[in-house]
Amino acid sequence: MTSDLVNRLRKAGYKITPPRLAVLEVIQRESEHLNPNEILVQAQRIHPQTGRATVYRTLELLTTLGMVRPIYVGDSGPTYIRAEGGHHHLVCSGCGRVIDFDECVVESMERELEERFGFCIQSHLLEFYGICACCREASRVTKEG
Amino acid sequence: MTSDLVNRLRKAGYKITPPRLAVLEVIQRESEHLNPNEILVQAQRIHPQTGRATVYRTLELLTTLGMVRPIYVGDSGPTYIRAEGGHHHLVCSGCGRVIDFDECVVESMERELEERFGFCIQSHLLEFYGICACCREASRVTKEG
DNA sequence: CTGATTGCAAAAATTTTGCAAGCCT
DNA sequence: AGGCTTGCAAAATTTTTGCAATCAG
Repeated sequence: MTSDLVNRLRKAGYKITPPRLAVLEVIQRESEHLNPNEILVQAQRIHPQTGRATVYRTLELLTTLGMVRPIYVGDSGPTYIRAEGGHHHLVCSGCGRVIDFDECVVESMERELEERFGFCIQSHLLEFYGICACCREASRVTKEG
Repeated sequence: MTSDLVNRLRKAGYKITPPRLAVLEVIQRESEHLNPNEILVQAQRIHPQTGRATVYRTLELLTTLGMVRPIYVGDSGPTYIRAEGGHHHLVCSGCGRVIDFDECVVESMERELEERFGFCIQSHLLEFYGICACCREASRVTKEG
């Protein structure tokens, strides 16, 4: 729920403003990875006056607080995802397609890393890169067809 | 070895030019994650005439070929790493420090994902985000005096 | 009230592009 | 020789900044 993130913002001593709420809601409800411009456009549907600079400032704030984080997924430019829990992607280098999957064995590593490095781990990102079936098929056709 | 990447470039039908060699060498020898500007500067030490545009063009080419890939590690802006094998980072949300670690249990997941999604997996990135001991200490001091 | 936050527009930084010249193969 | 590749500088895009006005608490 968004209210969870809102509370974290509030507890950290930041004011809850319409543009911040809008950005939070957009990031919360979109499973897709949105870039700053897309976030701006969607945030403006919620709070029309939202300015581009505010989106950047909010994203930076949320990133600092560890609530979202930027990643690349094939295409160009940064994209933001929620930082909670884990994100598991299968990214095709050929077409840029991104498949999400759930199973993840890395939780088992967290405890050990925390002890070894004195970290308090909050989330993780696991991405595999390769070529999807379609692209492999396409390149075969191209080269051998 | 760099020659490995050079061969892949050549096999893919691209010409082996001084700027491309320079960029490859920089990426190959630096364990750090370099941004385009840093890559330019270092490449120019090897081949002084190297232009900025060529660095961008080369990075795009290498990314398309799956030889490098851009990632974010806390600070702002993209950074490039070799796409081979795995990359394992422990990233502090507080200070941005990045610790590399070797152990990784995800290889065991690759086979299953390949079968399930028809992917041919070439590399992976596993990152844990959290707060390092120093930053936890610092915030405790700050808040509790 | 008061200071954090905003939106705007300008400034800065980053990335892309057009094109003639140059270099791999 | 032929065409991919380059470097340059300009153009486009993305991100940051300054500042007066506004708003949350």
